[in-house]
Amino acid sequence: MTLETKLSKHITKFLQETHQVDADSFEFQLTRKEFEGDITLVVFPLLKYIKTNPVQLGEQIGEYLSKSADEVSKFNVVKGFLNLSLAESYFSGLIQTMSRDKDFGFKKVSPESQKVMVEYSSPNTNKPLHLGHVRNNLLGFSVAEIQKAAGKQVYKTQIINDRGIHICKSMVAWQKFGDGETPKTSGVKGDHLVGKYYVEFDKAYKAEIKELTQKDKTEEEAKKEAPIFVEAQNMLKKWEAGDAEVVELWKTMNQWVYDGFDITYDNLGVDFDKNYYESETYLLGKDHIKAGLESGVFFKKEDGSVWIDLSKEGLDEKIVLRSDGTAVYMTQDIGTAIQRVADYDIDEMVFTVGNEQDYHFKVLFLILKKLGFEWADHLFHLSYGMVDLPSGKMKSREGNVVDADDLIEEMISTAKTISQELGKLEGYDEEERNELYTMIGLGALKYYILKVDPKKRILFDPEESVDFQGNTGPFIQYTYARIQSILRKAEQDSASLVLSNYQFDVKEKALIKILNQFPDIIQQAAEQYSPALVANFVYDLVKEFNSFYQNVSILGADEPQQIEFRVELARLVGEVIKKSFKVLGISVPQRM
RNA sequence: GGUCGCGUAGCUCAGUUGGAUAGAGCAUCUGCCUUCUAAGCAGACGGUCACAGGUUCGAAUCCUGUCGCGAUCACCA
Repeated sequence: MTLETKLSKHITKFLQETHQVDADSFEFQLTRKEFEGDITLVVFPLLKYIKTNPVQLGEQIGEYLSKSADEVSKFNVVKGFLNLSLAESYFSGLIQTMSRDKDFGFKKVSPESQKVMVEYSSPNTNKPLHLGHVRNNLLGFSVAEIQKAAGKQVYKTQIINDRGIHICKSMVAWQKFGDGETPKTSGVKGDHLVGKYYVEFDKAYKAEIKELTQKDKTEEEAKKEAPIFVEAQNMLKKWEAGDAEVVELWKTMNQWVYDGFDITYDNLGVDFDKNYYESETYLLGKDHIKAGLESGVFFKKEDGSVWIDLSKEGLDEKIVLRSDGTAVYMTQDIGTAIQRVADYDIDEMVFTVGNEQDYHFKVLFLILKKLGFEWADHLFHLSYGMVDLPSGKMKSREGNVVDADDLIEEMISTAKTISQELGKLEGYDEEERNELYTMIGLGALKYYILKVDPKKRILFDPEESVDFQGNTGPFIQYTYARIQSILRKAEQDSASLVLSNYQFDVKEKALIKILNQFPDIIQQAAEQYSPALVANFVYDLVKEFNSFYQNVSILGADEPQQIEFRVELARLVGEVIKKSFKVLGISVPQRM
């Protein structure tokens, strides 16, 4: 039973006995730093039952609790706030419970656990990943890890957009201008090489448009009639017809891209349990449209196109099948969702996709619901804000992007520079050092992105590099390293902490209270799909620990019991940092 | 224009069922390395919580309107 429910029971009893009032839910909050106490009961809401002075009522409840509740040692009332101080025994109880529980904060996953699929990344195969994908990847991966920590079975997936006009553009440009260039012959990473031809295509296309409009064509005509564009369209038709030569080239160039993506994913530390490919799923969904047409969910227009009318839901009409019977984006998304539930028997699905697709997912979920799928109530669009540059939106075609690989490399090299300036790594060999630079550089990047509420947009200024001080990944990693240093020196057996009549320091209590919140934070972060909650929590913990560390001696404490307790407290803080960072996808170092 | 989201310190962000004097980091300025790692600690400076109403014991938080920024409203994905 939690402290709050225990206290609530006492208060309920008190109110019944003295005021003949039935109430069982009360408002508690952590006592603010400027007041004495640990937990605070807000008295105001009780005034609707009992017409009295809030201070008086607070005093009465305080008196009662300090007599009848073992956990309460003393109290004070400020305005309508009853501040309760908790007994030393309560704190030693907490720390011992946390100490013993190896999985503190995390729930066990069992075969009976709910199954959730998390989709993220889902790139196109015509260009390398950029900063926008990085946010998507970090968010999706972290949300998946958080769901695991909250006790769910998780499947990570992505749907790779490997077909369509965009990849044909790269293919056409490569045929025309590539001169047989491959990742091997050029030494260029596969995804970057294919991206290069996507840009080449755009250049040639624009030149052709310009030429045509200078003759007698309108802008619109020129866009449709430009020879290179027509070529790309023809290639798409050939691909759909299964033309052997086109399919061969398509496979080859896609493979270059996958090889490149694998490296980026590996550097980012993200992974997938299952990949879906649009070339295999783009025809899915049509059967369900047919079924929905028969059951009256959809209707057919005169030209043969199929629609759904969502005007009752405050939306408009949406097409689900073209007049020529081919699928649109929505069609295949309907089909893919149904397919996934069939493949994995999942209870819940999370789609990590930018907020520009809010409307699409609203419609998708509504359609699935109308088609009668119960699980449609457990679909969540993890909608996140765009990453903008000071110059505006990133556009791959125009090369106005922060490339993922470049960014990662820069972060690592900055970490290297700072580490070398500080020069604390004597005894580390080259390989250990490089590993550490990578850990710190990526820690800075990941924390920087994940600490922000997913739905907010991020303005990223490449000129102002990501910080390594203050509320940052490296600051938290540094604190972890400090703790490990203490543990190495203490060489203490963590299993057997005994505390008899220990008088806790204010800072010690503060730390125990924060640590105690960890399980709740994980649950909340899971419910809200928000890594930012974990990031902000671990920052608060680390700030509090550093203050403790700098103001109180751990290994130099007066009494053996004090040393033993403080070392254990530090160890626990370290564990919670490590676990928090684990769900954020960030590693922690032994030294730095 | 309709719909959705956002607007908190110079900058980047917290502020979770409405609760005490709105909190951090960066930047600027002061102190602190003979003691467990100074990527740190202690402190100063900095706010009409976009604006205007409303709801109530109490509003950054809920409601309405206005302004600003963004996204979206295709037989594109």
